[in-house]
Amino acid sequence: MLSRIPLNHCYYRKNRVGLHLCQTMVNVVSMYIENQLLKLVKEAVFSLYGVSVSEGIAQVQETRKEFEGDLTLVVFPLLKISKSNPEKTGQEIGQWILQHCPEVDSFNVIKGFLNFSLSQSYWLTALQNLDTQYPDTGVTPRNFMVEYSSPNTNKPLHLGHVRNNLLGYSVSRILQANGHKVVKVNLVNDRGIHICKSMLAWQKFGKGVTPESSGKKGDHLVGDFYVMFDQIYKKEIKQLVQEGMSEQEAEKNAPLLLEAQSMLRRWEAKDPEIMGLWKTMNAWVYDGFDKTYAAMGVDFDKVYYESQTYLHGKEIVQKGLESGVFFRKEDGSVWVDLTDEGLDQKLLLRSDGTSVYMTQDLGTACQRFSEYPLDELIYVVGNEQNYHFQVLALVLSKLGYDWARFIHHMSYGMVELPSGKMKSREGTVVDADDLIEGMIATSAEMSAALGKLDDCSPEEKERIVRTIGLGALKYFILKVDPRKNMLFDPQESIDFNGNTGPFIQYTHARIRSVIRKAEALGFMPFGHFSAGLSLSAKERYLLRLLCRYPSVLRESGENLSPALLANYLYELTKEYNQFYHDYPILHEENPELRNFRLFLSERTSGIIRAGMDLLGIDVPEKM
RNA sequence: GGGUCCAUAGUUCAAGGGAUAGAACGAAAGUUUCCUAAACUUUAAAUACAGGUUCGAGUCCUGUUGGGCCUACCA
Repeated sequence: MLSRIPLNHCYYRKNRVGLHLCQTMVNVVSMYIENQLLKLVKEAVFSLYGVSVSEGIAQVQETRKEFEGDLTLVVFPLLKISKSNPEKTGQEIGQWILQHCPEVDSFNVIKGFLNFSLSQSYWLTALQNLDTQYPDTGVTPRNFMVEYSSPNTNKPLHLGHVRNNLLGYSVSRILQANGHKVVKVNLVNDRGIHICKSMLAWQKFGKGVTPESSGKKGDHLVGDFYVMFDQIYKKEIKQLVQEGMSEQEAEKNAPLLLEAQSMLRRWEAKDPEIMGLWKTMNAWVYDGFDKTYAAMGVDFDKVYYESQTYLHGKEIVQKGLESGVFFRKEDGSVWVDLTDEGLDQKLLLRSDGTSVYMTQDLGTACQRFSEYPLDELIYVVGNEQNYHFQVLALVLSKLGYDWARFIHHMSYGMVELPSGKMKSREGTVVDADDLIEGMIATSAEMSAALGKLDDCSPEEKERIVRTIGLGALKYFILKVDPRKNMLFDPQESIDFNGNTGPFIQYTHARIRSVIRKAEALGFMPFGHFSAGLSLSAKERYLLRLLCRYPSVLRESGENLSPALLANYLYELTKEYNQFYHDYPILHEENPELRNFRLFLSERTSGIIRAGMDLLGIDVPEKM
């Protein structure tokens, strides 16, 4: 089975993502001020014009930064009801709401936009009550399983896997922060002809080399033999073609391939020698993977191995045959006919009775739903396998499993290189370990050049440098909409300035530094400030932005998009930096104002830390 | 060929049918007696093309052009 990592390009199913997840927000309407306001708008319209507003006509959104106000009602759609012009309608509704909603302080109408300003005490209270660890997102808790990573055991992880792992891990964390239960699982593709290829090459040409004897990481060592197999295989084909064989014939009859196929049969027959080799080499790979996973900071609650689950699928196929959902062709192969659903016929079992990719996925899905009470099973798998998952869900529902509708393919785009596709065999892959090492090295260079960590111990320095390097890499990948393809140029190293992980980390470190100083000065915990304190526009906006965290988290979960969270954190950070630059905190002489600014700063650092944590990114205390 | 997705500054990314399309990098110019200059400020620069729907379109529909992916008794 191929690893579930895209090597190739793009695909994007708009109506898939978030489809199942949306219904949860309906019953929390009253929790959010936006929804409260929307409800009042409906009442206002009914009271003023005697018409009830149908669903989706009225919309309340955040007021754009350049206008005065916090929430905005778009008046245009209501003009048919008010039978009046936008300005007048806005005034009338605004007036009504002002009188009926205590949180609304004032309003203004610009063109067709009715902007409400909420009271400062509303925002202050909201921020005070905001729980950064477990914010109230108002979603109904459910049970999720998230499958991600899903590597082959014949070669090391590459950049495509990095995106997969970071997305899978982060999405799991975001769902957890929304209050859901999440089981993180990995499906290891540890059997099949591709595994035999590296085994065979090692057996024939390896001369007993081990990770210990070579000093190589196990997954890389095994990967080298996979590449070696391919090189020799190609030579053999060339040779055969020169001897007059057609290319297609040669591909099928190259001695090395025949040997690999023979090895696969011996594996399926549980030949002790082959099983021993298989176990040994897989153990090397797992050892290597564990190191890479640890470096990336991802983990799993449960690991499935295809070698243990592929047989379940055969039973499912058998059942489907008996119930007449599947059919057998003369040659003995088993198929399902999906032409009524607009798809093709799909093979489920080969004529020799061995299973294919789909077979094991059927079995694994059944196993999972019988093991866990799942409300949703999310497969984090590249968009190149979209058709596969469409078929999977369809076949399962044809088999009568009503949980088939809980299967959700989180289809993400590939990582492209400037040269185009990554191809393992052509050596154009970006290796995960190299990439991580490289990022940490760059981070170390930059720290040294800036001289920021000169007074740290070597251990501390190393830890911080590592945190920053990984932060740059992870943020670089996660800030992009998962559904879209993204480009990675190995020539131009990932930035450490601008919209980057280190930028956010730096802001956190700076705030922590201020807080430490405030503690030393006896300002912490910050004391009283009055709700009527006169705030600048910048401070007010920052306050509002901080309060948005729970709803960003909710959207991020509903859309399965860490990018929404990442971009919010960047915006927050940018705003804070402007505030930090323009206003004194510790040097502010008015103690109430100083307290407020410490409060803002402390909350900002808390949200940055919590949000980055959900992206799997650490934030340092200093850098 | 069929199915499907994509196209936004020089480049990499944003923008739940809503206001003047935001950032970052790169380019040009500035800010340090002051809480970390990995920061902040300023300037130039974009919705592939043609229609349509709408009070309103980068966003929805149709077509054109250019690209990706799928379309295996591979996984």
